[in-house]
Amino acid sequence: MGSPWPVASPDMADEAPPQRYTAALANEIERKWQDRWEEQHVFDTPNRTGLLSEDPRHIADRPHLFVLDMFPYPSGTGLHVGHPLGYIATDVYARFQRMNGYNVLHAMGYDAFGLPAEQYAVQTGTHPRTTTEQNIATYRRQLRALGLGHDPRRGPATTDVQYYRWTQWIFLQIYDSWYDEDAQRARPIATLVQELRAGRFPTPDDVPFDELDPLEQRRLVDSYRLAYEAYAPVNWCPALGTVLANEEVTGDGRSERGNFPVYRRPLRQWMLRITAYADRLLDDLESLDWSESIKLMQRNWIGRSTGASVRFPVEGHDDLDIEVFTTRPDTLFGATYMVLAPEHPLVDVITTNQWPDDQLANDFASNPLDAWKGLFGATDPPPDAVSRYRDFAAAKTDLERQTETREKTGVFVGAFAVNPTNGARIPIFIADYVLMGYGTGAIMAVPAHDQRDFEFAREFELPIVAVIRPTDEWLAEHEASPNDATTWPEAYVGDGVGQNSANPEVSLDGLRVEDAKRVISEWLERSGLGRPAVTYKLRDWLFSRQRYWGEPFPIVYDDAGPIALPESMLPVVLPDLPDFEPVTSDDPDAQPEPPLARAVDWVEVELDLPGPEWAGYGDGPRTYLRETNTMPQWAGSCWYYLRYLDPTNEDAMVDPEVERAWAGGTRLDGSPKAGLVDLYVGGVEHAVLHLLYARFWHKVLFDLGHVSTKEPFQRLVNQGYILAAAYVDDRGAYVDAALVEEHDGRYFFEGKPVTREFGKMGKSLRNAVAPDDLYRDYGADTLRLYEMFMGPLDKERPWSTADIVGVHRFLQRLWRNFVDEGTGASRVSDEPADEETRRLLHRTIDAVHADMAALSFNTAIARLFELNNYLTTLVQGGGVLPREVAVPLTLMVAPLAPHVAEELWARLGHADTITYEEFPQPDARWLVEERVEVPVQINGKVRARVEIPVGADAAAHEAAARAEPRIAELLTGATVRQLRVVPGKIVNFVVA
RNA sequence: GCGCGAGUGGCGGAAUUGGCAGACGCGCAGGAUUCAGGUUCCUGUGCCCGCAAGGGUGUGGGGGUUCAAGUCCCCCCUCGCGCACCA
Repeated sequence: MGSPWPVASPDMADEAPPQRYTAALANEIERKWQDRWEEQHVFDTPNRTGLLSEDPRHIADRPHLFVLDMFPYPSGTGLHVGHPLGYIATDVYARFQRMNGYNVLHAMGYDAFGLPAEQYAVQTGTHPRTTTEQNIATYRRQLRALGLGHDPRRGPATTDVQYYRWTQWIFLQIYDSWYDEDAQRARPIATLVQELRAGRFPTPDDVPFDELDPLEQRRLVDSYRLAYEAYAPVNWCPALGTVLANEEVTGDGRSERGNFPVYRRPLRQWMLRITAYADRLLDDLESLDWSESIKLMQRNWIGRSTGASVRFPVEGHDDLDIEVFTTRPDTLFGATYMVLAPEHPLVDVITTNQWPDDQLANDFASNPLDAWKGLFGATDPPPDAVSRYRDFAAAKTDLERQTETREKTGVFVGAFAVNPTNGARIPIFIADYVLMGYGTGAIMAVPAHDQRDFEFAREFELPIVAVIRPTDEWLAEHEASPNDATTWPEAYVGDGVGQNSANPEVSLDGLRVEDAKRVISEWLERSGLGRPAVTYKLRDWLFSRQRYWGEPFPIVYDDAGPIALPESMLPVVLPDLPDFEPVTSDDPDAQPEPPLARAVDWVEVELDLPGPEWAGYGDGPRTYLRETNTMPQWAGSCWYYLRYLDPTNEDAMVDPEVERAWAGGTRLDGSPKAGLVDLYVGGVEHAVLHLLYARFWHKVLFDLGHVSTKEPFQRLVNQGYILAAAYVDDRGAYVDAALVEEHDGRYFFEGKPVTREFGKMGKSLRNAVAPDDLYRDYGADTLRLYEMFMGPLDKERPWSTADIVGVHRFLQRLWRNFVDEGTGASRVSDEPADEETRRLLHRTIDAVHADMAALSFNTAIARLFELNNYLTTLVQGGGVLPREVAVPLTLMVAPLAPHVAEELWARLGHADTITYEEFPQPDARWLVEERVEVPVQINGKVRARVEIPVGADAAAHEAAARAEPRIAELLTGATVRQLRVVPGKIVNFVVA
């Protein structure tokens, strides 16, 4: 290619002055300091007591601060620049607080069990242990190159046998506990046996516990455990070959991981009784410094509703009631029919063989039976109609139920219940808008005051009785009569006063909703018809997976059921299985087949189990079968932060004394902490998964006395995602974003136009940017600074490689202010700084300190830019940098760009690391200004500015403003109707 | 549908309790250095009118409160997230 000009060298470093801060110099500095930090154990954090209490720096007595990242899942593709955003932020904060005198715990482990690691292993045909180890090594290398100040001794992988041994131990703690509703906490299972012996809880047929046979005793005790086996409908994902927790299934009924269809199938699975903790998980959110939106997501997921449970007698079944849950007991008089979920067990009992033609004519003015029979009962008697409707409802997938217009369907079952308030006969229906999984799976329908019931009632010609008088505005707007709900266009769900709601014993007429709820609830309880009740959306946590790459359960089986292994038999090591692949299928009716079942020699095991005397085993060596399911990915991540505290302890998950030391301290407002971790940073995607599960485990451990804190994470910050441009070609396929070129605002890939969109950085969008490329082109300090400068930590932000030069230039100028680019000589001098410089310096210190404490790193960096730009003009042209500025500037840069700060610190003559130096404090003398510039407005528009001594009074402000020529001119001939002076802030003349 | 959050220059973003909108960075324009490109440094840069002085206008749209509104109130629009027949 013949160029008219000499071709420039691609590597400008060749031509740069020898001591310029280029990528090459940055890399050299960074490698040097990373090695030194490691050799000198700079980030080894001492515990006050126990195993890691060696403390050469004498920092163990300082106040403790625990700064935590959501640890990474080491994927096969390595890091992209979106991953370390949070890690950099916590590192800056941790370094900042070390300089403020805290003993800071900051470490990084790896969440390495679970589906993605196994999927990756399947794809590459390599054993997951091998790929996991490789991936962790890659992550460690990439994170080390970022200069993160982690304690290298405290970063376990969840796949380490010495780690998952304690995951299994915690499972045993959960298994060996029951929830004492009276004490509102979990207690060891041995105390349950005492309570059973004392007769506190019912036993089968009221036989005293000690007279039950051992097997019955065992089953009774097992039914109370916090970890239990249940045969229940679960989320079965044949394409993944495993069942999934509710939290792992998306709203449209697919797997969060892989987006495969999920089916509800009854299967025998391990469950954890998280529902026992629903109230505490909800209430204790108050004590946490989390964003309202995350708290809200957890509240919604737990879904507590308070109301009443009411029993409705069924006609013709003297011994049978249908129990419903309602949040609106005040509308009970308006219940004109009932609905059961199609799967409700009572449906088979109450469905009649014939349609009740003759009876109906007496009770209902026009015979509505044809409408009630609907589509499904039109030609069939009730049992067939019910059966057909059930098939229809079961065939709907979650997706169909969601996308379909919510037309109400259902069928009358031929039977009647009685409204207990007024004795009215009310027909019983089944309909799929009532869900078996919520409440009691049955509702009382009040069509006048519930929109769903209203729609159903219209569809099936059911009576609509108004028992709340709507507001006059509502009635006027809908041109409706207060008393005749048949004229209403929709249900009235707002507040109002009761009407048509009285019987000889109780009247709600004239009462407002809140009062009516109270009065009717009292009546229900007095009459033995109901009681206050609370229900939750939260379900127990499905805890087993039919996959290989997870923690084995410390459970074996005999003929009668599961038996927990004693602690002394831990760890149960995951056997090395050459054929680890899951059995996957497209068939919804396929059965789960755990891969571990193939490890025949491992599954069948002879043990001499000690067992408690009441449990019916413990009679010498016997053959047992091991549990072949594994734990879900979330198990290891539920407690890793606890292991960081005491990672080498072989006698305990964590030494309680060590946990107490790190738990001490206060919240930002000075009140005591509820949570162990002071600052937790991670993505919002774990709002109802990891963050709920970990809180649950922590509370169990708290109840059992293993930790002193009732919550794991005191303060939570969700970092925003880094977005990046992705490009789609005309076939809709993503093209490599790195190869796209822009011309005149349009984008081209290999000469063909492509369209731009923004999305999360990742392999599938082909827009990932690798940190290694940026280390090479700019250095790690530049990357750190750029990611912190892009915007507020909790906001998503678009990646722009082009913008990086800005922060790189900052570091270059910083370096040049300290070091002569040509000779390498120092430009720092002992000359004192002038007043202006001092004022700027101390203002900067003041602002940077506050910004860093508030995690506002972007504005802290902007302040440092300003100071540095000012110094650049001071130093250039042969000037010098006063040491009294150079020292605090270096200290302020240290948390953000630690490598270059260490280098400058050393060049300032210090032998030791900058890590534990004190962060600069502003000198109040230099913060107070003598004069301040105040804007002068006329009718709210700024017309001039005047300089005024600080502390001047309003009169002085007015005088100064009037003396300003331009203001004087504008005020000439005008009438000042009003004058506002906010001293030091503003002067505003209001003129006619 | 319900709930939550957000809309500020060409771009990323600043702006205690209402008190100078646009800090800082990118980009762009001009200049210095250079044979030249790049680099580095300086100056300017919301928009409109104007040679300038200056004036007008401006924080998604509309209205309101106030001496003063990005900030408070009401209505609406757009985008993002969460939930979705939860009785």
